[in-house]
Amino acid sequence: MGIHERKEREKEQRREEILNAAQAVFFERGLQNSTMDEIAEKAELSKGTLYLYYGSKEDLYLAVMVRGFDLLHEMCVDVIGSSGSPVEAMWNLGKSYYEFFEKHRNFFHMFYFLQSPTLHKQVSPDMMEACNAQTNKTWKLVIDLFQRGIEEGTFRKDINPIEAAVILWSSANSILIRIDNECERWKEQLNVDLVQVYFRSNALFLESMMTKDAYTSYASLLSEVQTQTP
Amino acid sequence: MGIHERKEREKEQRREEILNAAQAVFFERGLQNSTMDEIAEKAELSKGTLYLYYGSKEDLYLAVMVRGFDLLHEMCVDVIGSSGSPVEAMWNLGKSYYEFFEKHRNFFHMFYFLQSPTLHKQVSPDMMEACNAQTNKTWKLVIDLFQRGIEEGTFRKDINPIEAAVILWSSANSILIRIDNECERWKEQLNVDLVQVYFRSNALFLESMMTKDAYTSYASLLSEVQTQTP
Amino acid sequence: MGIHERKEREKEQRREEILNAAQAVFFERGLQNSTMDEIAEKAELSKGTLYLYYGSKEDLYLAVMVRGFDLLHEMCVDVIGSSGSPVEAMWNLGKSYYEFFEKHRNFFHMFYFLQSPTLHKQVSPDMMEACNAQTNKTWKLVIDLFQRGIEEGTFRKDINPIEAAVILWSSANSILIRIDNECERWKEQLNVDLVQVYFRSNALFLESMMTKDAYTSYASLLSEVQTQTP
Amino acid sequence: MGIHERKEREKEQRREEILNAAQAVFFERGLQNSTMDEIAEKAELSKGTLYLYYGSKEDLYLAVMVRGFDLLHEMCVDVIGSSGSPVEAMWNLGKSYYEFFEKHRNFFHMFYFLQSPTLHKQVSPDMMEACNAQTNKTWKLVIDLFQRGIEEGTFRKDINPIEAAVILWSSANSILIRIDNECERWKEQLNVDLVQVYFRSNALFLESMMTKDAYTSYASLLSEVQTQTP
DNA sequence: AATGAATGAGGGTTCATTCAT
DNA sequence: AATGAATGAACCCTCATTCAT
Repeated sequence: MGIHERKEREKEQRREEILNAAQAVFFERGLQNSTMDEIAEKAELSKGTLYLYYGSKEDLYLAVMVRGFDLLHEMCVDVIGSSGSPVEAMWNLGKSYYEFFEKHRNFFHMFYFLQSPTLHKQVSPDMMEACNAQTNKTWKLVIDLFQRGIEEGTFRKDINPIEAAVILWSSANSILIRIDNECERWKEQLNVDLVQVYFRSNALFLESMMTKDAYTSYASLLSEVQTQTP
Repeated sequence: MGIHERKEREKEQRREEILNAAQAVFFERGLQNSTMDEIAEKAELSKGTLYLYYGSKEDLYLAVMVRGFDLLHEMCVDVIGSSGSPVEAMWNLGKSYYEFFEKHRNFFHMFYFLQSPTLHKQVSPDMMEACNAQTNKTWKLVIDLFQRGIEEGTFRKDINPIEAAVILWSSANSILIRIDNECERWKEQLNVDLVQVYFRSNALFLESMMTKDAYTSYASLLSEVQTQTP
Repeated sequence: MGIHERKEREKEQRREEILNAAQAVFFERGLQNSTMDEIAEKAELSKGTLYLYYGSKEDLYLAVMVRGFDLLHEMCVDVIGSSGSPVEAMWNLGKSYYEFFEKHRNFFHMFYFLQSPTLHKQVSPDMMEACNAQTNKTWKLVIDLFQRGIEEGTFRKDINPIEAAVILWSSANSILIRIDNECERWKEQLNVDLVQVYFRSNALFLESMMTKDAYTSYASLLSEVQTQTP
Repeated sequence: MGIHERKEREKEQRREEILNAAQAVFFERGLQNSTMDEIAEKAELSKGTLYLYYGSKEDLYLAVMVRGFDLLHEMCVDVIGSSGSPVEAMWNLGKSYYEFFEKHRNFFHMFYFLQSPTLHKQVSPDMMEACNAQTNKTWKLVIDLFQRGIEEGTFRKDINPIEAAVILWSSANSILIRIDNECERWKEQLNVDLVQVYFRSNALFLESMMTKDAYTSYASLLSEVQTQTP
């Protein structure tokens, strides 16, 4: 009986349509200024139907965010898959994350949400769980990469791969946020190009993680960052 | 005429009273859940009066935040003043920032506000300017410290002090945010102590910015971080 | 053809299942706070099916109420059947009605519904008719009892049995409602036990209905109420 | 300084205006079907202003109801004041209550509200208190009347004035409710005039509470009820 | 007969802000 | 300068009912 399957498929499709509409609205207005009315209108559905598929506005927001994390995860998988070594992969991850930031700035903005302690409460535990599961997957990717590098001898044996991942990712993220908000200001007032700082920071960090041997052979790679200097 | 001066003084005092009330309310409820009604009540003033002194709720929020930045700045001045060398000062800054984070968590939470792009629009340019001025002062402190270190030969000559400040501060900040939100989760799921990561991250970046000579002589200082390992 | 009969039987059974679910939900939440969703879930049926059997939520509510009236009717039949004389039966009816009130408080609450003029409109005429038919049956029981008493000479010849029934039942009902809502308040503020008032009221009324002869012989019965005085 | 007083007066006036509007809407639609929008519109005020004066729709409803109780109370005071003796006054109270029922049917309908257990929760304790205070005052009037009658020897010494008040008032009320809802039905199906029943019921209860002496002298008064028979 | 997805019209309440006094 | 009454625009979510399948 394909009837049940078709129903399922249609339902899933409906979920996607709602998500598309929500994404468009959230991108344009942000969480607070978006209304369920507008999302419903964009989805060409009634407001009530929205609540048939998602428990609250916040849940819907998180569902869109998960899409962003999916995208990010895919990107990470691709980058790691097409990179030769852990160090190279790590460096490329930094580059790709910047591309993600530029290309999917809206998703990047949504990620802020997870930092706002006030809003955590309004989200259903299930959705929160789904979101965490997704980010965990990506964290694991990076952590495993560090682990592999350590085993292969390109990263120092005395580093903890989880800690390294946290430090790398956090510092990268933090600088991107600054770029997002204050890029102009730093350029004008202090003549500093934050984008360059982003890459320098990544390079600096990677260098300090690497063993001496690895450092020698990958010097050329990391010197990329220098060539970006005007 | 002392009359005008007295008026001025009273006015300033009134501004402070309002700020005290606003701070108490914002600390307890966050920006969204705070109401001008509650602030007015706590200030024992009418709601209308609030608007004579501050243009909007967001402005008021920013004004409180500036207090936090003041506090942070003072702390930085103290730390730098009482530290022997740039490297030592830098390390102590990291420690003090953590203390600030623990002691003034409410102010730290407010700082999130500056990262939310949506809300930037709701703030008056004047207040934003005042806020930036305050943070600039603190940035300058750190930048100058790097500059001094470079001149003294403890920091590498090839680093840009501004960039170094951005990298160090951003990564520190980012990890503290993670501690704030996800400390338990990382502990339970991956057995990682994010507080330790915070200090390791600071140490790591400092090390990689130091000259070899400095590294040797300050090794003992940075090894503090190791002693925290259980 | 047993087929048609079986279908009929199944249909009736389904109606009962729905009624069971509705009763449980209405008892727990009252009319307003009950939702067809919850009833459908409890009945393990779809919401649409509910509407195949009952025209509206209010109709369903009335159908449950009819069950309560059934119960009440049965009780009346039993009491009258097991009582010796009209006066005794009348007195016992009062006692049993109080028991019903205590034991089936939820049904008693539902009966309020019939008093709310606003809600009358939302009920289908058919269901209203069914409900009235049920209450009429019980009314007839009481009226006939009065009639019998008059014929037997225990109740005064100059009373109208219908009027007597209305007065007795209404006053009893009204005091029970007061017990339901304000029992504590009367106890605390005026030290009056409304339950006692209920029985006194019944006794008072019956006395005034009886002929002198009957009054003499039944004095002992009605004096029950006095023994409840502390 | 009359300025403050004038403000107070205007505020009180505003409360009245809101009450007028609310009364009109509640009378027309009942509690559930009335909307704050409509009340605001009728009051020519913004919806927000309504909430400046009354905490909720239910509070507003209760405030209107208190007006009804006021009216009823006044009526009772008048009737008692202009009646010769407690028995006469009691009888006249019954007559006046019927007039109230006819003239202020809408208020009478509102009184149902107090019987609905579900809705009690939605009302602010203050307003509930005000409402109870008002009804208590009226109860006291009736209770005192019985007390006086007992002292004067027209009511039996063995009756409790409070109980008597409850019995009389409750039964009267209950029959009026029946008149409100089912007057036609009883007329058509059983040829019973419920209005007559109402007066007979009052007469009956009064008689049974009177002393023999009083009964003799007031026979003519109570025989009024007979003259109403067609 | 049964489903259950879709509807869509609300509806009470909140609050930042204004402005006459 | 200070008040505080008034505003009014928003907004999320509910739920009885319908109807195509």
